[in-house]
Amino acid sequence: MDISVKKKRTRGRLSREMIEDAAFEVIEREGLSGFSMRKLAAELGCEAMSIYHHFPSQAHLYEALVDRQISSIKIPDDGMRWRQRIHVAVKEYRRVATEHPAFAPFIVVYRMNSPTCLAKLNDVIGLFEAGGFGLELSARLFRATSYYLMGAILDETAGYAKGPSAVTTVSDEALARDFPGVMAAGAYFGTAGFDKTFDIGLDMLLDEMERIRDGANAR
Amino acid sequence: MDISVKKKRTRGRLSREMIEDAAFEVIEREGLSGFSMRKLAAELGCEAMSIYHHFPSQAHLYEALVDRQISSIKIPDDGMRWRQRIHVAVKEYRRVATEHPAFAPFIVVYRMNSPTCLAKLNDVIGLFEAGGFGLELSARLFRATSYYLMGAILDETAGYAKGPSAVTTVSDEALARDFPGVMAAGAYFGTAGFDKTFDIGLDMLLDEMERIRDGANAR
DNA sequence: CTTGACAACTTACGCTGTAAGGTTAATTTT
DNA sequence: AAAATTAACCTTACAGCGTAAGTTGTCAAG
Repeated sequence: MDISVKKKRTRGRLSREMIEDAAFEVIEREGLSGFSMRKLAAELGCEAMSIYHHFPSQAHLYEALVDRQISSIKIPDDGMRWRQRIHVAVKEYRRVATEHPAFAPFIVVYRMNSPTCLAKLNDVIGLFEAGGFGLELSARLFRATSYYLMGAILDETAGYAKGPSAVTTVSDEALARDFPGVMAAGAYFGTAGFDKTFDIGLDMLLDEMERIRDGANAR
Repeated sequence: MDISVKKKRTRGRLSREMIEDAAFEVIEREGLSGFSMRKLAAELGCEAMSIYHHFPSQAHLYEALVDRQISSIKIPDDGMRWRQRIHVAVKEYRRVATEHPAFAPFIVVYRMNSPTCLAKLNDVIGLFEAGGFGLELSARLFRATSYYLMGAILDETAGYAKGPSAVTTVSDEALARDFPGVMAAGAYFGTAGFDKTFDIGLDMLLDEMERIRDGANAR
């Protein structure tokens, strides 16, 4: 007649990997801001504080999630032409970062500093330097390309395609009447056009980088 | 001998404008995640719930802050060449968005839908269409340029220049030893280099857009 | 002087991350 | 086999969060 069901305590049920897997699931289901240690515990069938035995804090857990995603990025080796290598690396980063869409915005704003991430960063920076721009210019071109990449990931995972986050909303009729330019262009802002738009912008940057390099070499 | 100091109640002390001003101050002081209605109230010398008479929710307040920033953006009229107009508009957006650095990341991820913001958006989209790319391409070029702009704003206000957000940190010695590429390139990632890097990337995009347009016209 | 409305305040609720300490199961030592 | 130790998980509790609901004080109009 005991109402409360006694929890069977068993050791070794949890592991860092299990917790990380469950975290991605909860984040996708509840959204990044809807995620909490208690919801994660519920998903795992344990108590919130049990997680703290495996991760010292939520921040440590998040870092592990970032590390896991970033470390799965494959930077192309020198078996292809330079432009191709950059192209593949950028697309690969985008693919991995958007694998768990709800978590992507976190990756974008996260200032990584773990050895895992720094190693990857080091490889990518090396890739840009291999373009032969010299230290400073290749560093700046890397940043500029990152700007584009991060902005794209952010828009594709947390942008207008998900509907407005605003409290004040404008109806579709009002939109068509008062802001026809937005209405017309909006047709190309949906999920279906993400790849095409991204490739146009990326090719623009790649074209320019090649032009810069050729110009420097010709001199 | 009364320990508690009685609060003098006065009407009309608060206004939307006052609250918004104080909000920007608290956000800059405490950071976006450190901001709260209670801290805002403390700054204003009132109670948290008093704010709710002027803004129905925190989300409404945030929206007002976004509106205020976005509406202060000046889109250049047709008194200058097309490239120049885009250039000025992009730099102006960046200037306004980074005016309150701690709030900038919120603007970047915010999916605006208020008339104020839509009007501005409509103008900018019109600017891209004036480039003569046709509806679809100008829409995609606008998005690609936005990606770059948003990524830049995000990095400049919430990026590595503010130190790592990671829990795990790598010392400077370890960085120089294990990740020399990061170390070397990092010299150009500081605040001092923001403008130069941003201009390089922006000019690349503008150059390409002009090239695309000239190519289309020549055909 | 009374009345009514408005602006500010008080209290309370369910949520959050997590510090501190308790409990129990598995392992190791005797 | 029994005892001691250690590791894994749970319970409780706290401060802070946004905000719903209800209360109180103040000022302007009648």
